[in-house]
Amino acid sequence: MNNLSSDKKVEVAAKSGYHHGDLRSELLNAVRLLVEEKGSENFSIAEAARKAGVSSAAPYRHFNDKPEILKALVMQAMEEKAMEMRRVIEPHPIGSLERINALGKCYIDFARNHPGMFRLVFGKTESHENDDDLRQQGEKVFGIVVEAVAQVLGIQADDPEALKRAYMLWTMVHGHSWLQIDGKAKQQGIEFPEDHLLNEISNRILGEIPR
Amino acid sequence: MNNLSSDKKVEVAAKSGYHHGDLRSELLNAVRLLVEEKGSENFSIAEAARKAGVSSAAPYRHFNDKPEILKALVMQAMEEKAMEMRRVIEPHPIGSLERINALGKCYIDFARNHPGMFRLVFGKTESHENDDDLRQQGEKVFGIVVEAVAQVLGIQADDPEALKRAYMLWTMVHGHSWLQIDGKAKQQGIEFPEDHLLNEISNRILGEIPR
DNA sequence: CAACCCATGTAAGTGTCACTTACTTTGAAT
DNA sequence: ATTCAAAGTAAGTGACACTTACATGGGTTG
Repeated sequence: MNNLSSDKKVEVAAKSGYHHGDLRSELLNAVRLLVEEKGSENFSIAEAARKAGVSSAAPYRHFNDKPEILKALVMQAMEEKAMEMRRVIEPHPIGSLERINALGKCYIDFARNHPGMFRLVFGKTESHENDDDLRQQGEKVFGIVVEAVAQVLGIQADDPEALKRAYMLWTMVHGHSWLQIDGKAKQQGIEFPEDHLLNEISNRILGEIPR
Repeated sequence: MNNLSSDKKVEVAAKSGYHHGDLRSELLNAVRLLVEEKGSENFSIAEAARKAGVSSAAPYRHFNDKPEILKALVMQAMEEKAMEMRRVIEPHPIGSLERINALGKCYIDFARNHPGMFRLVFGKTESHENDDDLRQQGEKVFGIVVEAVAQVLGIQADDPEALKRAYMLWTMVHGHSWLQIDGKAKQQGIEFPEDHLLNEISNRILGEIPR
């Protein structure tokens, strides 16, 4: 929303050497790289500062502490994610399973391609659980799934059944994502074609089942 | 099973004050508590040593580094888990969905009741991915599930279909467990009765689906 | 029974980190 | 031109992982 400012310390307020000019957003870029490289638990603010060419105390002019930096990053990433999700369902007809599959693929691809950020966004982070901004941002993202599910089932998005089915789908893609990036599936010799798996799952969860 | 030795440094090999007598296992107990209390990423060896009443260098006589302590703990926990799983399916008839549900409940209960250990055992830990002892221990546990699934489907346990269905179930209970302990589900206002959810899932994954 | 030795303990040290405090610089408003 | 607050720095605190050199003492051996 605010600052997707590009690479490095370009444009606005070019620094004099002392005052940086755009440290906040450059720090976020640096942290993003480090989170990807070392994981959100193991990156250090000190190293991000070094990367940005400032002292290790400088970041504290822009963020109170580690969790606050991470929150800013998560907010950014979720915004981007919501946009991507809207984009990937758009080509498929409303109410089709393809939409569901596209959303699942989008989730899993995020995990595979950016495991560090995925862990940060969809895992636990100290002090992020009760944050209202993050809750709201999460609702925006999950709401896209619930709506697509409701359209498949031909019910209203606020029908609890839609929420339940969406949650069942979520558990599967979420579980699959973690088992993949944590290496548990591969460790157990489990490797199935992913699109097939996704398709079978959405069929079983959203289809009628003989009782 | 082995040493639920109570508080402090009791019984066997009572120390002279200098040599502890059974530091290795007391350290493991201390670490287990700390992992539960602060999470496997945030516990410190130093604090475990303090808890055991020894210097901060002492643990390094028994373990090379942090991951090695954690590995010992995981091996213990998985052994216990495999035993518990065999125990919970035992009352239910072979080939019944109750067996599957019991296994699912067992997994989720572990996550809920011991989130710290669950994260450690079923999450990612530095240098645990390619460890052969851990892989083998994991196979033992997952094998119980695959066997139960095969019995429901009336096929051989080495049939790839059994592995696939078992994996689908795994993704769901795994995903559900993480979403619960990370607070993501509650954050989104999602709270369904768990046994109902489990039952619906096992029905859908192991039942025939009209194509 | 004495001597020894090695597993197991300690103290002290290194380098890193998160975060704080007191001071400095500088662009912008007055 | 002066001033002032935002944004930077240096130096410090306390914690930690892990290392090194040294200490202790129980079990084995002569």
